[in-house]
Parts: sequence; structure tokens; C-alpha cells
Amino acid sequence: MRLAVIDTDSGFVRVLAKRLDAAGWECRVLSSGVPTDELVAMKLNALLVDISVLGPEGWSFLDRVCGVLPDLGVVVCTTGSTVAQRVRGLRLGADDWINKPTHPEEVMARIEAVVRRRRRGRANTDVGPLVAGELEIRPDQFQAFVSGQSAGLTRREFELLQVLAEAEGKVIEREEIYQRVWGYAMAHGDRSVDVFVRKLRRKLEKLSAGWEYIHTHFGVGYRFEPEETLGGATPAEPAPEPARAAEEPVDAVEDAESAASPPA
Amino acid sequence: MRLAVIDTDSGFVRVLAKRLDAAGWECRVLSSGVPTDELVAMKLNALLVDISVLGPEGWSFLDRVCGVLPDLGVVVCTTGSTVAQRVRGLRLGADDWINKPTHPEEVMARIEAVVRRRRRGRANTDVGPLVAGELEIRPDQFQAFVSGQSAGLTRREFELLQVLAEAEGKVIEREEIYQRVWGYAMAHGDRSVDVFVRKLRRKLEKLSAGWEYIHTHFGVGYRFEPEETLGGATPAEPAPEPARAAEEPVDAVEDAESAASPPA
DNA sequence: TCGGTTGTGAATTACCTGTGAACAGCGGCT
DNA sequence: AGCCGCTGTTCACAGGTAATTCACAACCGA
Repeated sequence: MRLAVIDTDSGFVRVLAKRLDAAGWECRVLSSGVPTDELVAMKLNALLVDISVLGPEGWSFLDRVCGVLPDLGVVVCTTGSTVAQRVRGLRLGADDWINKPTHPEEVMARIEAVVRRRRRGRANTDVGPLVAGELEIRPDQFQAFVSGQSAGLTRREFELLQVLAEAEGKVIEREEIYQRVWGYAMAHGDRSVDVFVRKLRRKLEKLSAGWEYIHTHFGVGYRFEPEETLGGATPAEPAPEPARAAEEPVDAVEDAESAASPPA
Repeated sequence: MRLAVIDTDSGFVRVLAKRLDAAGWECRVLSSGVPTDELVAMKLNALLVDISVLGPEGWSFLDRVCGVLPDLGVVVCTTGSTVAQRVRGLRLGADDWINKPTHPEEVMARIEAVVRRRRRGRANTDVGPLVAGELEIRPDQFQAFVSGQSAGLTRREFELLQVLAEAEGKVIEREEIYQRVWGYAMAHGDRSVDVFVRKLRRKLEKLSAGWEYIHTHFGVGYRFEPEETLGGATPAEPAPEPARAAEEPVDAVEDAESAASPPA
């Protein structure tokens, strides 16, 4: 559990930090607002913030954070708030609002509840291998294989593949893909998804020529669905040079990526 | 939004129910605990419960409900609770805990926050295909089909169709169509909607000749409603299983040569 | 009949995606 | 520490697709 705390109430923070530490949570304390991209980099599960520390910027900060990091649990903890303020904060995207003074244990319980809520939805992380076409996607290896050969996917490439494959047959918009793989909202004009789709396609084709897995939907996004392209796509056909041994982890595409194994 | 309230505080419930009603929420009030399978049958989004109403059974009730309905938002709202009780409730699976007295608006905001958080985790699995006439509108594909054949709609065309079809039978003004599809206000004299309606009509007619889906209301806007035209329609494609009209009485004229399927 | 509204097709513009490559950050290795 | 290779990000360009605009014809209602 990774948590950031934005607060200047040193007594409260000290007591809380002690408990968090005892519970095994990773906790970072900040004394002022930080740029959203810095929060992104922290890969947090939750954020605890005393909105009064941020002054009048507080509301826009809250709004910004909730917009950029929709999966982040946001709990406000401040003194002497009014009903109207609490309602405003919650409607802006905060997940809970606690009034100080409060007990650290309750703060933790509330943060747990928020994070639990968020996780329960994607709890279906069944780590069963998934086969599609010639592909075998193994979450336990963070890797995809074709007849035992590794595709040499990087982490991002694999996660992209996984997100697409888990929704086999369904079209997913770029924004959603980005959100699920990168963990935060996609900036306007970001082409990362396209670039990774290209890399993925290239690596998959190298291993599984004659199959198409990722289909483009113009103006929308991508769809994963194994399709045999060539009529009689017998593995005998596309063989200008790919006669390879069957146990080498395959040094991926020729462009640059010879990863783990020193072949010669 | 479907909500159940378990509480005996008639004053609180009455005021709250009024607000919920005004906000368009469906609300069911109960004065005691109910079997979990009854709660399941209600297909709720959230449950608001005064745990003191249930007496000593409260905790086990909470535990049971959270176990059986992990997707249900559970908010406890009661008087004079201790930190220990709140922590216990939250750890048992409650999503929020409010102390009475409280403002109905805050209750609503907190329930919204809970449900919002829950929804975000879950994928958009709530997208059911919509059938109208011979048409099948599939949001997961951003596409419409007739007997399995894609209509080849672009994104804008599809969204226009979706907006119209979701309000089946109702006339929608151009300004509103534009607002919902394009996302911002229509400029005066903009003919985009008309142009897209034409494109849409053409593509739909190509696949589903003999049906009219989009009707013009002069000086107002458009209305979606599948209607079988009586003109001799020669379906240029295999029409094995025409979908039945949703609710159109239309005891259709038998067409000897076009595909006829008397649905009895 | 007339003025305004809608249907239609084509031309123009804007936007989207594929693609290759350059750049920067990070970690491992010597 | 310094070097090197991998990885992720960003950029620019090309080719193609879709959206918008425009002019005119057909249409509706008063």
C-alpha cells in the first residue's frame, strides 16, 4: 500500500506515520501541493490531504488530481469543514472526507475502505494463462509465447497486450487503454498507445506470422482478436530466414532488442 | 441509481427520500434487516443502513451483505458511534460511515462517491446490445449490424445513431443532437447533423432495405423508430432471420418474394 | 406562391494512424 | 565512476480516412 500525505499538522502526521509504518504501508509526507505528474510518478494507491494546507488552490488541486488519476483513492482530512464544503469535495471526486480531530485508526480504516472499493472491481486478476490463436499469454511470466518461444515483450508491451486480450473481441478506446496500462489519464495528443501497438504487432508477427491479433478501429481505438490472414497459412510459407531452434528465447526483432540471452 | 434505506428514523427518512426523489434516484425504504437474497433481487447500487436498527445482529448483517454483494455500495449512518465501532464497520466491508445528525445532501454526496468509485473499477460491462427492427447496435464494437453484417459506420455516425436510438420514439432537436454527439453547442447554421443523418440513412438502407429508421420532423429535428416500408424491398443479401420489431403492432403484409418470417 | 427548411453530392479541409528515428532515463557491467 | 544497452517517450512526416463546408435542388408549411 503506497500512500502520500499532504498535511502540516506535525503531531497528527507523526502519530499517523507511526501507525502506517507499523502496518507496513509505504508513506510519503508532503507539506504542500505538488504537480500532478509528480504524484503520478509516485505510483500511489491513495492520497490523504488536508485541503486547508493548500489554501484557495485546494479545490482546483482536488479537481486536477481526481481528473488525472481516476484510480487514485483520495481522502480529505481537515478541521472545521462545513456540509457544503464536504459535498463540494466529494462531488469533485474525493472518495471520503474526515473531520479532524480524528483517530489514526479510523483514518486507516477509511483509506482501506476506499482502496478496497477500487480494487474489488478489478479483482478478477485471475492469473490463468490465456491462449488466443497461436499466442499464449502468461501473466505469471509477464510474457507471451508462441509454441514455447518467448516474444521478448517489455513490461509495457506485455501489459498493453494483456489489457487488449482480456477484452477479446471488444473495441477499446485509446483513452481507456492508456488509463489501464499507464495508470493515469492520457494527455491530449499522446501517441504512446499507437507506438506500442506498432511494437507489439511487429514482435507478434515475427513469431506468429500469418496471424493478426490487433485490429485498428479508425477514430476509436483497437480490438484484440486472433485472425488467420493468409488462406493456407502453413508455417512452411513465410520462411525467408526464420528457421530457428525451438528453445531459444528468441532475440526479438532485429531493430535493437536482444534481451536476456546471450545467443553466441 | 437504485438505493435501499434501512432506518426507522421517520423524520430523517422522509426528508432524505424527498431529496432522493428529486434527484431521480429509485429508493426503497425498509424498517428492518432483510434476507440477503431479497437484497440481491432488488438489484441495488447502494445500501444506506442505520446499524443500530438491527441491534446486535447488525455486525453479522453487515458482514453477510458485504460478502454476498461485493459490488454493492454500503454506507452506515447512525448516531453516537465510537471510533472502534466505525473501524469495525469499515473493516467488515462498509464503504462509508456517517454520524447522525447529518445533512441529506452530504449523505447523497457520499453515496455518489461510493458508487462512482465502484463503477470506475469495473469495466463498462453495462453495455448491452440494442436491437431495433433489423438493426443491432453494439456499443462494444462502436458499430451497427444487420444479420451479422457491419454497417461500416464511422465513429460520428455511430454515435449519432446511438443518441437517436437511445431515445427511440422521441423527437430530438438538432441542437440537442449536436450537443450530445459533438459535445459542444451547435453554431448557428451548421448543417452537420443533416449531413450525418443522410450518411447514416444511406448506410442503413444499404443493409436493411425495406426499413426506415430515422424520421424527419420538419422544423424540429429527428426521431428514431424502426418502420417497415411497404414498398417492394429486394434485400440484396441473405436475410435468414429478420429480428422482430420491438413493439410495433404492424401485422406485416406478407411478401411472397422477400424473406417472410411470420412470428406467429 | 413564397420563404424558410431539408436532402444531396462533391470539393475542401482537418484529423487520424502507421512508421521510422532521435532523444532521455535507468540500470547493469567493467 | 564511466560506459553501454535497453526501454519508454517524443517528434516529424507520409498516406489515408473522415468531417466539414458549400452550392443547389427538392420539399414543406403558411
